[in-house]
Amino acid sequence: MTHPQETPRATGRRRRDPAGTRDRLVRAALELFTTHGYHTSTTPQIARRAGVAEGTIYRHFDSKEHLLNEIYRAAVRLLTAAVKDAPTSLSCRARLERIAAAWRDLAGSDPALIKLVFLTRHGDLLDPRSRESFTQLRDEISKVIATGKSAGEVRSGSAQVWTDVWLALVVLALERIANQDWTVQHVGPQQVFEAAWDAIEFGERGAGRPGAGL
Amino acid sequence: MTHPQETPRATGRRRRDPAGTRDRLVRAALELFTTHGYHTSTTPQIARRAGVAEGTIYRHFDSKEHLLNEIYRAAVRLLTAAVKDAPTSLSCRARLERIAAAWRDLAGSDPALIKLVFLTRHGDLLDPRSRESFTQLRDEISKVIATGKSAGEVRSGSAQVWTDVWLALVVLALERIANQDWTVQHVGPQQVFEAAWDAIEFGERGAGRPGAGL
Amino acid sequence: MTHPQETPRATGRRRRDPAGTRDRLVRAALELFTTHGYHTSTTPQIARRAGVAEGTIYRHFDSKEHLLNEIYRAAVRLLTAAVKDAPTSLSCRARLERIAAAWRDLAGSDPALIKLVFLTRHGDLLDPRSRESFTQLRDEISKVIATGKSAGEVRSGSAQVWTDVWLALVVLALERIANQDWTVQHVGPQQVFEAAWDAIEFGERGAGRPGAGL
Amino acid sequence: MTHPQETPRATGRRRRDPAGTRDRLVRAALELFTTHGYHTSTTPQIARRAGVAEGTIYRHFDSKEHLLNEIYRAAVRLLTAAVKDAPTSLSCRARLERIAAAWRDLAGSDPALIKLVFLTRHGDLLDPRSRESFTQLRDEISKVIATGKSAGEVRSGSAQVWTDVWLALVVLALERIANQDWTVQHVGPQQVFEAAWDAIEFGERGAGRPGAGL
DNA sequence: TATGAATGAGTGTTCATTCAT
DNA sequence: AATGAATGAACACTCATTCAT
Repeated sequence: MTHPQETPRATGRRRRDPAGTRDRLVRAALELFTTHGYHTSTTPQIARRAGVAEGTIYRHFDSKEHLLNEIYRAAVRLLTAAVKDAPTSLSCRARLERIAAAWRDLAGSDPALIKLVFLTRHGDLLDPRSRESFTQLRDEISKVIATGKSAGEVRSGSAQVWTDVWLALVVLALERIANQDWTVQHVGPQQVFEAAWDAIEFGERGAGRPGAGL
Repeated sequence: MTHPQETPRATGRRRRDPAGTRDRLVRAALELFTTHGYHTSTTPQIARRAGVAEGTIYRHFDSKEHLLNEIYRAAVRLLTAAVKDAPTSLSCRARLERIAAAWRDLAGSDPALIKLVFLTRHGDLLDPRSRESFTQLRDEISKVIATGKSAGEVRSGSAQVWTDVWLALVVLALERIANQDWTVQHVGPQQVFEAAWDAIEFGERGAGRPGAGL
Repeated sequence: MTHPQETPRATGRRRRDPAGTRDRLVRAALELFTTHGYHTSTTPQIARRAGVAEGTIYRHFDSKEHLLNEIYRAAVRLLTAAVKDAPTSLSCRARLERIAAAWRDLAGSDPALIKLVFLTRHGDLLDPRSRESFTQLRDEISKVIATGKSAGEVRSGSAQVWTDVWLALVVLALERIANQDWTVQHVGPQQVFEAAWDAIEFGERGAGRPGAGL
Repeated sequence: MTHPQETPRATGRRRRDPAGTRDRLVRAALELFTTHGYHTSTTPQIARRAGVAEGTIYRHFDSKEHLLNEIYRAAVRLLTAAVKDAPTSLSCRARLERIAAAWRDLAGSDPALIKLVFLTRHGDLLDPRSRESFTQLRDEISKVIATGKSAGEVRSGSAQVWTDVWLALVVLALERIANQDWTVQHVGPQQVFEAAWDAIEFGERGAGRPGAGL
């Protein structure tokens, strides 16, 4: 969850907490924010769950909002890594499948992370850097889909839109896994991932078909 | 937005405010909750926007949470009405198109309403009645989709799942309209609605196709 | 202490506190700030002394700092009024005596007020308006002294400087009265006020006298 | 600024900081206290400015308050030394001139020191020893003035009072120098020092003159 | 001697809610 | 029905101080 180059305590000096106070805070906040929401999670709660004093939060983060942004970016970073890991040699569809599968596994192993990025509305809480990091994540998917469009695999229309369409359905499945309604091995994710592809796939049923008007 | 049987002033007698104090509060809360969120909208703000004193809120609602639940249910009621208005004589697909179109128009004319129901996470704020009202809304769609499944129009698999899949994409379009990214006449909603149908439609590409594994 | 045109509750509507909650807060703050200092006087203390709840402070003042500035300006206003009340027909010396006497009486009847303006260092706590109000007070004295200088009553040199010199000694006496070391009728104030005049009076001993060098 | 008998490291052995950690802390605190005030200067700030860790403060001082008292007494000691340096053989007036001149130079070379003793209100922060040390300083001046009174140079009335009167004006000039409004060579200090003497000098205009009543 | 992470009591401030008018 | 001053518990955050290293 945390990247080494971001933790200031890489000095090896620690007083009595080999597990890392900062990491404990990050975990506590992540879990509370994603289960009870940002505003209902209080700093006393976060501290208690992390097993530290309230003031300790502010030794590691400037503010509660800063804490949110830090964990948000760390989460986005992890999700983005999964996108970049999908080999560019594969077809668009295969790459999306890889990405979905990686995220699915993440939703199983670290549900809070998925919730934080995809299922929580953060309003004005995210700073520009955090917004930018999410935009980059979306852009990575967009690039995959854009190549799919050039290859005739994906429908005509804005690649951005098909990105959001694909994401909306993948996230639907991830949410169910994160909520433990579905397991990773369940058919559900599989079916929904396929539906996600079908929603953006080029075919005789694609956009512009006659008779599709409302 | 408000149903007569819910307002305590059903007496028909109005003292000095023909617009209805309660309605003004409902409007104010609806707009604030959907733009700034529940927790960041304060009762002073709501009262000021409604043009009444702070205490007046509690003459019409037991609490801020109760106010949220009231407007939430009123919103769900409106959306549900649109579902029921789609004639059962039509095909599944046609009925879904009607529903989507009705909601699309609503998103154009009353964006806050759409946001409240579909785009705001309410956490533990909604009471059982409110949750139930949303469940009913979803069930209405489910029924439509279940008939589509019997008719071979919709893929095999849980009708509930295809309901959520269809909803996820329709909501995606509604959000863009509510945010004024798209107008009601835009191609966007059209394309996405079609994708929503393709995502649940039965076809040779449907679930269970070989080679779809991850 | 408070001017009618500044209190927003001139409506005559009051719930249960005919004495005026705002005035009680002003009094409490004035006394605490001048006895224990601004930083050591806490909002719980102020509220308790005023006999109200802590939150009530913020119904009347934007912040603790705002509260300080309000009472500061009110105090300066009172002191300035005393300056303006001294008839311009009198000699410089007589006017200064009138002013000193008025302030002396004020120090006896409302010591906190004198302390707030003359004896407390407010650092960066005062806003521009408050600083300006004090500057005006000093300028009023300066004008009196400037006329004295034109009339040959006061030494040559900056009228501003003689203002501060005169003020420094008058304040010395006021402080002793405010601290109840001296009463209003005591010789002390009298002697010091005379010394204050002698310090700025033009005479054969005035500035530039030979042998005065260090 | 620091006296050897007060520093705990009187061993003569210095580990790695020839400048003296304690002295650095004293300097940092002196400057911060006199520019931003005691309460607004935090221990992190003091430590940072001294270039040491926060905990190091407590290796040299029991508490922040103790630190204040230490530097306060050191400052008073320096000012007192200047008083004692004025030869008793001189006239009262000449001795006061010497003292004022010595302080004036100090205000130019070490303004913070002057501010700490004469311009900062310390409320209940000073311990009995510190108060005593200031009392001694004042008593030294009082003694000078008392001899002046016996010699008929100074007005009748309490020597204590004339001490405070003289001090008030001298401090007025010192403040301007410390704030760099005036330089040491400026006429201002000169004029004000003379006024200070005139305020306490015996003369035909002295206390008890007829017509001086308010 | 020096460090700096950790502490926790305390701060100023907010806000949903009450109630005398 | 409507008001708005008053409430007080809760909030995010600060900071002088401690102590294992």
